[in-house]
Amino acid sequence: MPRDTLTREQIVKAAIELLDDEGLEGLNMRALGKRLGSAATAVYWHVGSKDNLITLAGDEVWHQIALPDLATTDWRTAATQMATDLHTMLTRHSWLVQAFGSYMIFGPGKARHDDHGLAIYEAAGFTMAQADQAAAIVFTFVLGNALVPAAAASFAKKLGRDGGNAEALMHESMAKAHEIAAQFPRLRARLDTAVTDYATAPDNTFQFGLQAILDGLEARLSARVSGGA
Amino acid sequence: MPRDTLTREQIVKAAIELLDDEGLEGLNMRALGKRLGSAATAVYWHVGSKDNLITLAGDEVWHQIALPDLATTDWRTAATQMATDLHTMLTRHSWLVQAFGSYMIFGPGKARHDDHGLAIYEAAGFTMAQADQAAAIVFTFVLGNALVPAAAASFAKKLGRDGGNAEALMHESMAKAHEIAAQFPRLRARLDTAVTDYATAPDNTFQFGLQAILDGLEARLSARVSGGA
DNA sequence: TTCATACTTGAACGTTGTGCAAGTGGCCTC
DNA sequence: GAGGCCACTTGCACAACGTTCAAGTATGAA
Repeated sequence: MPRDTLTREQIVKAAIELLDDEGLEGLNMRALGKRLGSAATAVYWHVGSKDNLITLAGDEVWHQIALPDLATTDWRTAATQMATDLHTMLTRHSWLVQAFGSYMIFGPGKARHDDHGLAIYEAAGFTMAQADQAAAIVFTFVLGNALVPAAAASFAKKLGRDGGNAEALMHESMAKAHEIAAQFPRLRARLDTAVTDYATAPDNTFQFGLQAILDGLEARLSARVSGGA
Repeated sequence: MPRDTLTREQIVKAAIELLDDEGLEGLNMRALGKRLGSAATAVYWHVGSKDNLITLAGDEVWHQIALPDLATTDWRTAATQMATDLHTMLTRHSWLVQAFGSYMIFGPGKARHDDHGLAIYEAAGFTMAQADQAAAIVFTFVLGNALVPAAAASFAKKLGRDGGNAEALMHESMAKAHEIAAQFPRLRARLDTAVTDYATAPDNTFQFGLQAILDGLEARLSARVSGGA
């Protein structure tokens, strides 16, 4: 067998593919080894541990997010674009939000992203401390928004792995949730409309919330900048 | 041995304690059995599976959140209070945010909480669809805000479990993160101030962001209510 | 040709969630 | 009070997982 069949980039790429296909709990070293055509243990020489591999995979995703050019884009548009890009990225790789809670995901990719986020709010005229807060608020909002669909996707995958019939199990879970919600007046009232609303425009709430947040930040921060206290 | 030594409530209570002490990855059925003074497998008769146990534990936490009285509290205060309560709860039980990404956590406790959330925004005069969006936006913001410290806590616990010397490992990780951040101008600039800022008032950003969001929601939603389109 | 180095491999260990058959004790019925 | 049913408990076992380790194997350098 020739040398250098396995590289770190190759492994990370395969890991991301596997994570996208099977979810966070579907990634295990033996499956990854099979996908790479090598022994499971060969991976360890290149990445050290599963934890580290996930950190690397997560950071690679952050690396792929485009950064808006602040010379040609006003800050509000840039902020919207960056938040939206991150949101779609986290939605596409739904394992990343989950991993964010259990692994320490911070590397060059995320640092690059964070840095540009700060740049946007500084370009808007905010002080460093204000930019810091603004970036943190928008980031956590995106994170939280991605967490709910990620949970749903993860749950659906789990059902698919356990028994054969994922559809039936999912239907059963939905029915149980429906039954619980029906005992509360406001939840019961929206049981019918919620599904169709979401189907019509899933990203509506995210965009609406994001703009509302930027509105609020703009008003509050500029008030502090110009006025006192 | 007497009958009924073990009850579902007892198990859930012990599980929450164990989760608070050891984190999400520290919860395993054998440790739980030991804490309860029974065999690990005895738990299965009462809760079915680990997944279900975590769902029950999570919902129990939601049950413990107080709901503001809308007859004596204006909506804005009520919204702030509920969001803040949820935030402190998620911070206290940091495993819950992580579990939220991997398990389907929805039961009577969360339903009760969700329902009251909708009530707040309907009391503010929003339509049902608007209240829906507002509640979702605030909820996801709280969720995202809790996720970052949860990740940090989980990471610290993991270091403590692996090797003996958690302090040294943590210091090493911080140094590595520091080194990466130093390569980006804005991150480098705030490396020194960030820690002291956070130490001074950790909840500042959360409260500030929450109020900014409520500002934005209020402005945007009331504009839609009174004006057109 | 020889050797060291970089990389790979399969066997193995400890931990985990969980199924299963065999218990065990309290309560009901006669 | 005797017997039996049933709720509940237990220990054993298995498969899947992350990871370690000693033993390989191919490749470039000498």
